[in-house]
Amino acid sequence: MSSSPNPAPPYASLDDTDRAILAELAADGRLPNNALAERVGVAPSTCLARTRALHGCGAIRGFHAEVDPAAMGLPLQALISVRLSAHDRAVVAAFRARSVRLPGMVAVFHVAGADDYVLHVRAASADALRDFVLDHLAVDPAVQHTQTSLIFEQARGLG
Amino acid sequence: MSSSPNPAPPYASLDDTDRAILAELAADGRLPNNALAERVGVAPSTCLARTRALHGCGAIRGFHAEVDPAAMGLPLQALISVRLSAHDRAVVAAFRARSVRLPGMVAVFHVAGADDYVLHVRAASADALRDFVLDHLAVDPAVQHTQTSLIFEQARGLG
DNA sequence: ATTGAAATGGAGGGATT
DNA sequence: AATCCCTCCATTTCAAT
Repeated sequence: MSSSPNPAPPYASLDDTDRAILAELAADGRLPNNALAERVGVAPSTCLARTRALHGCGAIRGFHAEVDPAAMGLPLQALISVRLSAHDRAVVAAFRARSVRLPGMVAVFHVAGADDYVLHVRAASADALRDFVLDHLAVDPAVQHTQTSLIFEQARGLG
Repeated sequence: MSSSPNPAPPYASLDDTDRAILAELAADGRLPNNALAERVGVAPSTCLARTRALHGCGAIRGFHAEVDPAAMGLPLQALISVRLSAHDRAVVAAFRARSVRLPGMVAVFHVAGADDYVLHVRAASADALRDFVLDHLAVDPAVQHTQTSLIFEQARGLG
């Protein structure tokens, strides 16, 4: 009923082996195919084929190193809640597209509730963070209100 | 002024090559050492030594596959703001330690402001999300208040 | 400390059962 | 889907600068 009529049944064909592969690779993205195959209990060639298929269908989006932000000269992190002034599809989509390209952007969450977006950003200093908000968000006519919360500490979950 | 007197000057010795390696591996965690060496402009052996050093000093925390949550049977994501009833070090540390082990936990942010924590979680369904909040947060005496915001959409940043 | 080359080991691909 | 085998390439070590 919209312009994108679900192209494919989303992951209906994934079995336990596939999910095990996803879990292992999420935990250790550099796990070699041989070791991965052993862990999930299939032959290496099968495992390779599965992993490729998971790439292809979009279940695996990519591989990334987890880097200590301080090591890149961006020791500060913040969560910025953003309330938009309008909520039509075009405004929301445009804001998302702009946001992901902003310098220091880690993740963009479109959320339900009073606020529309939560932005996870990194910055070199308190000044840089302030400038980020002023230069990229406060000036944006689509943005009605922002609230910045400094991140004291971040930890990765295990589940 | 506390019990941990900065063990090491944090990343003072990182040069442009190191930061380039971090940036490349953050963008593509499976980039082979050869290709990585070429991109940052050093010999493979040098690159390998650098990368290992970056492991060793904690600048690289690990490698992870980015998996579509829907593929793991956890199509719902939420940000849960948590306000604690007390703010002494022991309570806060204990809450963090417990949180990271909760099922479906993606990330735990300890933030400044009215709320103390923001939890990024995944769930199989709205019911499962409700149960998560009721069973793991609402019953926790350290938790005073929670607010759950469903994530409509998430995007990775590029900066 | 970095480099280049040489040796080791593992990954990738195909054919067969 | 799994096992074997073969080829190829990346990683690693080492000597030299």
